[in-house]
Amino acid sequence: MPKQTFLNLPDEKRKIIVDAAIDEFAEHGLENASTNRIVANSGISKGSFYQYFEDKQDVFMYLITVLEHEKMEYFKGKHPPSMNMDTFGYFRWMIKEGMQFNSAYPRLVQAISRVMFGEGLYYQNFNHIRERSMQGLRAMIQQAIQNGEVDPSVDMDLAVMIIETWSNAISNYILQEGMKQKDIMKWVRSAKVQERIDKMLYVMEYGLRKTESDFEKTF
Amino acid sequence: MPKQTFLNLPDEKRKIIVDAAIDEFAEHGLENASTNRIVANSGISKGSFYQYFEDKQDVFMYLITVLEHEKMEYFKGKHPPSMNMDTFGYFRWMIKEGMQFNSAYPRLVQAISRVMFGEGLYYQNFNHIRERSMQGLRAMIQQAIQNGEVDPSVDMDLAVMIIETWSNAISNYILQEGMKQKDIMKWVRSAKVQERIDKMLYVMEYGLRKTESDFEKTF
Amino acid sequence: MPKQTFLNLPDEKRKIIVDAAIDEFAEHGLENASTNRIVANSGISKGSFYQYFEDKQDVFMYLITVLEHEKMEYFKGKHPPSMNMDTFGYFRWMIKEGMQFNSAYPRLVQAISRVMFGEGLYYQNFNHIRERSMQGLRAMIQQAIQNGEVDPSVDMDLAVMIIETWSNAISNYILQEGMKQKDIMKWVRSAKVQERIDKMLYVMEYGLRKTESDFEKTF
Amino acid sequence: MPKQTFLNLPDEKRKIIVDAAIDEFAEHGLENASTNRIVANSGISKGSFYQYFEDKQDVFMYLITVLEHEKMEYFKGKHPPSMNMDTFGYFRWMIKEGMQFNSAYPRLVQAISRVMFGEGLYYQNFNHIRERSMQGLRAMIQQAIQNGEVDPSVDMDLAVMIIETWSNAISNYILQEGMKQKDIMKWVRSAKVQERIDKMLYVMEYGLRKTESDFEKTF
DNA sequence: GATGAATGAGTATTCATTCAT
DNA sequence: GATGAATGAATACTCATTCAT
Repeated sequence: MPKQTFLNLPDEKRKIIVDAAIDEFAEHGLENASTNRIVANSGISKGSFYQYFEDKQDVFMYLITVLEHEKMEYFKGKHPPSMNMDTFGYFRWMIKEGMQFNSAYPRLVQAISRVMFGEGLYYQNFNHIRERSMQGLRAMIQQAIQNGEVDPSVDMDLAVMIIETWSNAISNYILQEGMKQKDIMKWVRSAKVQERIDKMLYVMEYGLRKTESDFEKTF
Repeated sequence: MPKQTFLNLPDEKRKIIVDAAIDEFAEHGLENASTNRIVANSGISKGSFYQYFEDKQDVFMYLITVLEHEKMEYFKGKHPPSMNMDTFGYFRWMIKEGMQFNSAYPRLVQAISRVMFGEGLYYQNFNHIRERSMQGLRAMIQQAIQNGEVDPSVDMDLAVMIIETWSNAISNYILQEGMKQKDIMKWVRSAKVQERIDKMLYVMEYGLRKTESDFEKTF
Repeated sequence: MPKQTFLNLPDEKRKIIVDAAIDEFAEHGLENASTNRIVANSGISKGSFYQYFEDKQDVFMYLITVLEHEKMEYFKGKHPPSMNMDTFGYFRWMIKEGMQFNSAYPRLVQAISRVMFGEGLYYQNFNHIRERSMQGLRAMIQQAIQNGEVDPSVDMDLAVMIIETWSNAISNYILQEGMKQKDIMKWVRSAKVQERIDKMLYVMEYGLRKTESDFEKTF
Repeated sequence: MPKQTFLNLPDEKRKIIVDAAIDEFAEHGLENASTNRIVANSGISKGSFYQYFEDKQDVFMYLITVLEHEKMEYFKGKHPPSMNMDTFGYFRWMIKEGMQFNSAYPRLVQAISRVMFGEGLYYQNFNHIRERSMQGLRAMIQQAIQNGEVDPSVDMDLAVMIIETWSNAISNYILQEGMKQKDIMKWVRSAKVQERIDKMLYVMEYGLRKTESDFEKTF
């Protein structure tokens, strides 16, 4: 985690550094990111960089906390449109809001997913982060089971893996297409894109949802 | 593509070099792979490396052809168990055989998927390879539509993207878990794993398959 | 142009580096100069070199500015001996002073002319420098025409080319012979050498100068 | 000098190698020429190269003999147009023929002059070659003195240097401009170019020629 | 707390030459 | 006589990190 010196910095200066770092990781990943370029692009000195952060990875770790923080802020003000929504409905709502969040911070999201999926799988350091989000999913599925929406005999690990994979796939897909657009936020909100997200989610939902006869075969 | 010099090498020496390269790409990806380490680990000289290959990417390209070659060899002797199998059944068979292939060449597969998914998204050079496999999928879906297994109004691009993503997800998942096992080939063949693969595939299949009433909503 | 880092260096250290660079370019030209040798001979580290300069060519460009600066300093205190001197007389004076300057900085001059004539013809990068000096010559010839010293119908491009070539030839000749001497500055100042320079200049002067009858044939 | 093995080669093969070498030296000079590229472009093996030549410089030396040989062949069939021509007239004729020769072998001439002037001045190895051509000039001037065309008190070394420098300058100038033309041979033969060469030569001639009053000052 | 110069090991790639076949 | 694989030092340039000021 960044040192106190960094956290004491005026907001504006901190933002410049963070933006430079986001750009660097988005373009080059973690292993290939250059601290030289980060300091050059943010206008701070080499010495300051190492007074703010332990090392390159430390910066990246900080970006993760930034993402988590922004996401929390974003969702704080949001509430599912209807009270009596089943778990899948809730998940669908969440994913779609997530896509809108992503379109608000596309570079940051891009930077982090590039590293997490490209290099993270082979590094140990990010396991705890993945673990945290998986626990959230697990709780959601438990809830769905209690609601009778998902068969209690479901293979929990598998379901988590499926949902995680699928969410990421959708997120990646939307982000990649979205980066080609002029106004990504507007594009994501468009009916066409929302419909596409729906379709992708339905595929997973149909597969996971409790169905009378076929279910035994699946889970 | 590697130069003739390399192809003329005795099998054993070539294997040592290929193995060193596989290890390097598996551990570091393409951008971060070090030719220095490759030559050090394979015991050849710097000069020889560049007498064998055009450059770093050339080695990687060669690994891809190796993978493709091995896969072709592997599938040459294999035939679907039953003649009257629907498209999904065929796809299921193929994926499962694919998993067994992967378990026979886990490092090679790991090296290549690491690069293709980690960096490939951001590099142009691999587009044609992805394109080739996507055309295969497209043809398979066309077949399924002709067989009446999939609704003709399906959104083809979307379906291809779903199948591609899902196959890769399964492959990744199995590989990752499998690398933790003592005997990965045996593990993949075990009933427990095969059942898991089935379940994952069913999720997608249910989502994509033509169902009476729900289908309109999906595609 | 060199980075600030270099300009901030203590004079002595800067001189060591500059001298090493001069030697390198004088011995090997630009294309074949080795940054490795420059850093080795100046006792700085690889990293420092690139903290001082953009690249190899940057060092050379700096040497050019050094030469220009020194030349300006040298000529600042000098004035033509007589007020009523014709253009050729002025040019003769300038060349002779130039030779004395060259004998004060023989290695630097050698380094730069070696590159400019040896490689410059084939590289584009030095065109603007040559252009600058050629414009000076052009102005001087214009002056000579206005003074009635040179026929107005003269082929200007040709005249410029002749003077440029000739000046360089003299400069080269003197430098080459001079490098064999113990005390080059003293040697250049000697009556014998000054007389030789005069003779060389007269050849050109006679050729260019307006003469009654023969002129039509020439220009 | 090339080894006997090279000289035994069939003409055609030898020509291919020579052409590849000419290109290489013309583009890169001697120090930067790459034997690797020469063998690659001529289709011979690395081993053969070193069975034909001692080393890189040996190839270049051979090119010089090729140039000398071709020049001799070219001039063998040529004779000055008039018997009673003075030395300057003879020299003028020779230079103009030389320009035509150059335009017949522009790459070869370019390759050699690039090296001789760019690097040769600083290398020892080419001294004997320069020396040979200077002796020719010296003899020509002696002749001119005997003919009473040049004052006997002339400074011989100086005159040689002037003529050598000037010839090279003209040659360089013509070659450089000529390389930009479509048909260089035709261009050189054109009246416009011939006139320009004349003018350049006259400048030197006027300077050197014995003139009544001014001469004492010059030589 | 901020600076930025210093560093040497690192990068990918090319070199001229040798020598066993 | 021809071959071409092998080599290690060479090339220009970048790296993350330290540390004295």
